[in-house]
Amino acid sequence: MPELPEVETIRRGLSKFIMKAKLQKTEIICPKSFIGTPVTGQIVQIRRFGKALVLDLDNHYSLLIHLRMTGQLIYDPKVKPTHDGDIPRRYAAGHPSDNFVAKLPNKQTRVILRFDHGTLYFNDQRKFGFIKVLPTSAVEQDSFIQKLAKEPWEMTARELYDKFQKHPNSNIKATILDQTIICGLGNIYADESLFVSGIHPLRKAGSLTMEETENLLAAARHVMDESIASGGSTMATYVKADGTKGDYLEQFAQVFRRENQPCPKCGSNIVKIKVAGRGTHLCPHCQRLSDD
DNA sequence: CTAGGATCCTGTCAGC
DNA sequence: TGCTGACAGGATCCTA
Repeated sequence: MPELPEVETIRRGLSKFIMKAKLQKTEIICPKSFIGTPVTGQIVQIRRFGKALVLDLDNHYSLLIHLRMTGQLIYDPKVKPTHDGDIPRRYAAGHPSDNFVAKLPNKQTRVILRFDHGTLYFNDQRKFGFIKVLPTSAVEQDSFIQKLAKEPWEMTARELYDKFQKHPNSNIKATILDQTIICGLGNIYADESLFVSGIHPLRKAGSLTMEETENLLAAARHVMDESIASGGSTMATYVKADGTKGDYLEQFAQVFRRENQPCPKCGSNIVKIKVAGRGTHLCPHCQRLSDD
């Protein structure tokens, strides 16, 4: 479930907690969730590629982490702060659930990473996510990383337009969810970007004008900038690095999970349909399929 | 090659 | 109360 803004929020927060920490032991509870051979070493860098997180160790190996739909990372420091202050007891991020405050490990814990000063739990209800060990030099050659397109801020409208022309009959929502076309959008930000730019999710990608493409790209940058600035989305969902909750969905989302509520632009009822196999929210008045 | 649907898993919730 | 099907901030595999 984490999309780019959530993973970026996780990256920033986790950096504060485990930068320079020494990974000493890996406990694999669910073999499917851990690919490769466990390693030990000190964390020297935390990077993000689209929705994937990479922990670089000082031994020239890296942990590539993808949370997919329901992954969570929860860090428990060994030494709890004795006085209040800003430091939380526990840092939790990813798919929202009671695991953030529950006793760990629990039924959904798939991997436990033991550090010198704390423990990082990888929980994942649906087991779609994974942690993969690979040489740091091979990270960018990884099949998933290597195929990723540019992020919205690095891409020009012309580049995006040209990509749309290569998938002329695909609907625009499926197209912008494709990480090899534009990187970082997931179901929330796809719906929000299409709403902000006034484009119906079922429009054919090849039918968008250059101006519409410019608007869509600007909208994608805008909604994700806004979300990163507010610490990611929530809805009992994402918890920021410092333990406080992000509030994108409550404060900024205009259509996502707002079916049967009035459109903020025109007051029409927001509807929910299915596009590209995903629940899709739109305003049928502001996002037209045709000109009538 | 593209486009769309099935699939990987577990859990929850609406509707009988 | 049980059962059943739909659905879920993702990505890949299979089919036509």
